[in-house]
Amino acid sequence: MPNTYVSAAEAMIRKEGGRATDSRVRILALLLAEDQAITHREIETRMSGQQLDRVTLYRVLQWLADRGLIHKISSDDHVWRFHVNHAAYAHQHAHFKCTNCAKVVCLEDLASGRQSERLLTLPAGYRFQAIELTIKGLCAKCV
Amino acid sequence: MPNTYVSAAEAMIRKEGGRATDSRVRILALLLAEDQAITHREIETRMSGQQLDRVTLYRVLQWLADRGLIHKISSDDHVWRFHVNHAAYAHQHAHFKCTNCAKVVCLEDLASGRQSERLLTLPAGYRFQAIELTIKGLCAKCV
DNA sequence: ATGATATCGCAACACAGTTGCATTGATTGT
DNA sequence: ACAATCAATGCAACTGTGTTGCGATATCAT
Ligand SMILES: [Mn+2]
Ligand SMILES: [Mn+2]
Ligand SMILES: [Zn+2]
Ligand SMILES: [Zn+2]
Repeated sequence: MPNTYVSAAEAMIRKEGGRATDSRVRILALLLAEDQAITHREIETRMSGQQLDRVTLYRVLQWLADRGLIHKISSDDHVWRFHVNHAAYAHQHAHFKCTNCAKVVCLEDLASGRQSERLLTLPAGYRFQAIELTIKGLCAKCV
Repeated sequence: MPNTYVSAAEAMIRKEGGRATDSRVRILALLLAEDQAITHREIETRMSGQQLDRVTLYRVLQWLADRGLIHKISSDDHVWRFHVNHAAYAHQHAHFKCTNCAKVVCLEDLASGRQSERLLTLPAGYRFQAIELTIKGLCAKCV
């Protein structure tokens, strides 16, 4: 874990007014270094060796998500995946999931989402709030 | 449960070459009578009183889904919902989920999906297979 | 350094979904 | 109508993700 990720993580956490604990810093640094969205289990594995309870990991992830430093991604395998909120993902965006290796990546800005909102007609009396769009397919390694 | 749903269910099951057991017929009849997508738990509750093991319910639902008589819908609460495959839902279609009461309904044909496929650009080397689109908002009762 | 309290670690729990296996029952052939 | 077949069921045990309560620990302001 390069030092720049660690100090960036610590800065982000302090900016939110939270305590910069070892767990928080290390978890966020790991996520900053990751280009794809990963599961609680995957983070736990990458952290093995270091002292870190699984409940703490759940709580840290929720804390980071509540403050908008990361976002949670739902999936059809019913496991949450987590990814840092880069500037490009500040707004609603679509996700891609590989049907072979389960890799999940964020797709930049959801221009199509806005269009879908107009094209899809909701039943009468329904109110639109948000759109969730996942593309399924094969990633470059699995094609 | 009106008799027409029961006989329709039995006919659908026999057409697939499966045994028309009480469980299958009653579960499919219940789904035919339902306009929204419901969970395993909700089906179990509506069936209480009648003899039906929860594992059997899981297996019947999977059997019906494998044969295309119903479809499974994934959701951010990580619980599957099930809905009969009416003609209008034969193709890919979007879903609506109420953020207040968790009601899930199918939205007819995904014209916008085809458009989204074109508008969203996948990373180089990725192959498109399918699109999953969920609109979140408030249903008519929760507005 | 010290105290207040946010955070952590542990144990127990909740709940959706799965698997193995013995028993039951729907269908088929006589 | 009856028996044979084997698909489907019921039950018990299990898996995996995620949650809750609470006493112990560590961070940070003073
Ligand atoms: Mn994302
Ligand atoms: Mn549907
Ligand atoms: Zn892949
Ligand atoms: Zn509602």
